[in-house]
Order: sequence, then C-alpha cells, then structure tokens
Amino acid sequence: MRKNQIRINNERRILAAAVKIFAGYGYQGATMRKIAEEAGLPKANLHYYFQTKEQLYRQVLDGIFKDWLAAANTFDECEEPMEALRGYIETKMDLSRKRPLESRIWAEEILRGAPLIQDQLEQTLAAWLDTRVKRITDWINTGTIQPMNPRILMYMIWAVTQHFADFESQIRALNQQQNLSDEQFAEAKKQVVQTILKGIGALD
Amino acid sequence: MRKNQIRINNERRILAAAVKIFAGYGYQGATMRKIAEEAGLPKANLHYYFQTKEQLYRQVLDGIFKDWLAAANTFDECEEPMEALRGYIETKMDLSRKRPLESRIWAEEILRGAPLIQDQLEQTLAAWLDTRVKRITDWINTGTIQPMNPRILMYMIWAVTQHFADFESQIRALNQQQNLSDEQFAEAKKQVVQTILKGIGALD
DNA sequence: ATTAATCTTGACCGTTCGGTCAGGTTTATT
DNA sequence: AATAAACCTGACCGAACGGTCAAGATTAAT
Repeated sequence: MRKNQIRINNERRILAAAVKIFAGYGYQGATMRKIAEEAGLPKANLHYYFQTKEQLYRQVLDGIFKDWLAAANTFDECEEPMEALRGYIETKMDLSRKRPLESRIWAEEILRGAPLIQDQLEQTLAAWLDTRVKRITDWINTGTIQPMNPRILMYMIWAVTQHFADFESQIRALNQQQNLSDEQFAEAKKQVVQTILKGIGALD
Repeated sequence: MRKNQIRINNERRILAAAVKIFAGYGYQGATMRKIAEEAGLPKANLHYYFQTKEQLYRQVLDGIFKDWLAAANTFDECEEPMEALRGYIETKMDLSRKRPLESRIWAEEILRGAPLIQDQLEQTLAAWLDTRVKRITDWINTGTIQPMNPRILMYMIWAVTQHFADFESQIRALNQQQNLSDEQFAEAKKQVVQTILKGIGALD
C-alpha cells in the first residue's frame, strides 16, 4: 500500500506549493525557484516529479477543474428549482471562501484567454452547462420560474460568487483593510442568494 | 500648440500598444520587446518615453482608473434609485463591451493583490464607494428600496458587469466558440439589469 | 546658418529564467 | 548481503529579460 509513499508525499507537497505561488504571482510571475522554496525542496527535485513548469501548472488546473464540476452536485440533488439554485450558489460561495487561491488561478487562466484549458471548456464544461441549461429551461416551461436566458443566469452566478475570491484584495481595501469576517461573509452569502433568487422570480 | 507633437504622438502609440500586450499576457508575461513590436518602435525608444516597465504599467492603470470612476456619473445624475442603478449597470456593461482589455488589466492587478494600486483603492475608491453607499442607504431609509447591505450590492454589480469582459474567453468557449453577438450582448445587458433591480426589490 | 534641444537606435550588460545532468544517497527487492 | 530501482541535488547551460549608453539624426530656437 505504501509503495510509492515518497512520490505521493512529495507530489502533494509540490502541488500545494505550486497552488500558492501560481495564485500569488500568476503563471509567468511564478518561478520554479519560488515553488521549490515554498515546498522546501531543491529546484531540481521539482523537475524530477514534474518535467516542466507547464506540466506542473496543468496538474494544478486539472485539480481545480474537478472541484469546479464537483460543486455542481448540489445543483443536481434537488428537485425544487429554488433549492437547487440556492444550494449551488451557496456551494460556490463556500468554495470561494475556503479555496480562494484555486479560484484566482482559474480566473487568471481565463483572463489570459484559456490557452491551456480551452479544450476542456469547449468539451466538458460546455456539456456540463448544457444539461443544467436544460433543467432550467424545463422549470421555465412549467412556469416554476420566469422566462429568461439560463446561460446568462449561470454567468451571473459564477461572476458574483467567484468575485469574493478573485477580487478579495479590492474588497479588503474597501473594508478598512480587513478581510471579510465570518459574519460579514455570511451576510454577503445570504444577500447574494436572496438577490439572485428574487431577481429571477423564484421567491414570488 | 503642436510643440511636443512628437512626444504626444509616440506616448499615445506606446500606451495603446501597452494596453494590448498587458491585457494579453499580464504584467509579468508582457515584455518591453512585445510592446515595442506592437507599437512599431525600437525597444530603446520605449525607455526614452517611459523609464521603466513599471512606470509604463502605472500610467496604463491610471488611465483605467479614471474611466472606472467616470462611469459613475450616471449613478449621480439620476434622482430616482431605479434609474440611477439601471444607468450605472448599463454604463458598466457598455464599458465591458467596448473596453474589455482595460477591464482585464484591472482584474489581473486586483488578482495579484493590487500591489501598485492599493493606495488608490484605499483612498480614492473607498471614498467614492462611501458616497454611493450613503445614497443607497438614504433610499433604504425612505423605503424606496428594500433593506440590504449597499456594499454587497455594489460588489455584485461590479462582479457581473466586469465578468463579461474578464471571462470573455470562457463565455466564448460556451457559445460555440463565438463571441457574444451584439444581439446576445444586448440580451445579457437587459437580463442583468432586470435581475439585479428585481433582486433588490426596486421593480416591485 | 548655427546652436541647442529633442529624438532615435543598434549594440551591449548583468541578472534571472526554465531546464539538464552526472554522480551520490536512500529505499525496495531478492 | 547484494543488486536494482527510485530518489536527490549542486553545478551548470543557453535564452530571454529589463535596462543602459554613446553616437548619430532630426527638429526647434536664435
């Protein structure tokens, strides 16, 4: 069982360090030296486990993408539109709160034109979105929620929830140089859910 | 009048090229060579007008910040809450549509922790936000709109409107590899306004 | 026409980057 | 105990980076 224990252990350490450094400096700004220092390993050791910087970065992105999709479970578990959407928004808000670094890496990749994950966006994410769009369309057709473009709704949910991770430093600067407290974040989460659900007529 | 015409002309060319390159590659990924090539000038010439890469970048950011604040005029010009907010949201959406590069440069700077504009955020932007928060608070106190946290409302507006510029490549991948057409963007703009205004009870 | 100021540019510099590699050390297998 | 496999790492490399500079070209001022 603990056959490749050393490999498993070191790859985990390197990936954790890579998340921190890529999030803090961006892909170009991050250096293998910084990541090695953060991981407490010699630089050459990184290249033993990950041949190139790009391969290391790809593995980081893959991990983030999986979390991204896993957050959708809440969406699928509920029959009731209001509860499905509420659950999804809350899950995405919690993800922004607990894993802001990953959100920022994702944001920067998209910002740069998604050079490495374009295929995944066009294949996996597009398919993922299609099935959710179909569900929302059903709700609209049965009159459960008001007519709208479901894609734009999803874009809005992504935008708002991820904003709290991606623009954290701006929010902090506008909040007396303090990160949002747990209470403030809970209030934000509540207001985001409330505004979107009410905005699409799901609370009437 | 056309005293420093050469200087004015070249600085404009360089700044325009810098916006393109900084937006496309990020601060670290952008190189003075690429900017020079885009501007059609020798690299050494850039350093004649802008001593360092950081100074060039700062001037780009300053220009963006001014547009940012100028977009607020719509907010102040209307007495009616619904119209003030609608105007502001629409102006921000138009800005995302017409100047996506600037939005992305801003987003990347915030993503990296706002190392160069932290002061401006804490001073100018914080003051700007405070006055708008006061206006919204007045509307709440007079019962024109429902109780809420005005700051979170502003964060939501920024998040959603800027998303259409910052995450353009993701939206494109989810839209059959096509950027949103003018018609699609107009629909998005309408739905964003509708959802937010209805969401805060301004349309009841 | 002459001088001064501004502008232009190829060649160059020190630094840091991602990546390599030979040779040593540790761990697993028999 | 011996062999093989996996792991470790200091020293090094070519390329590309931001930035400099001296010398020439152009424009403005007198």
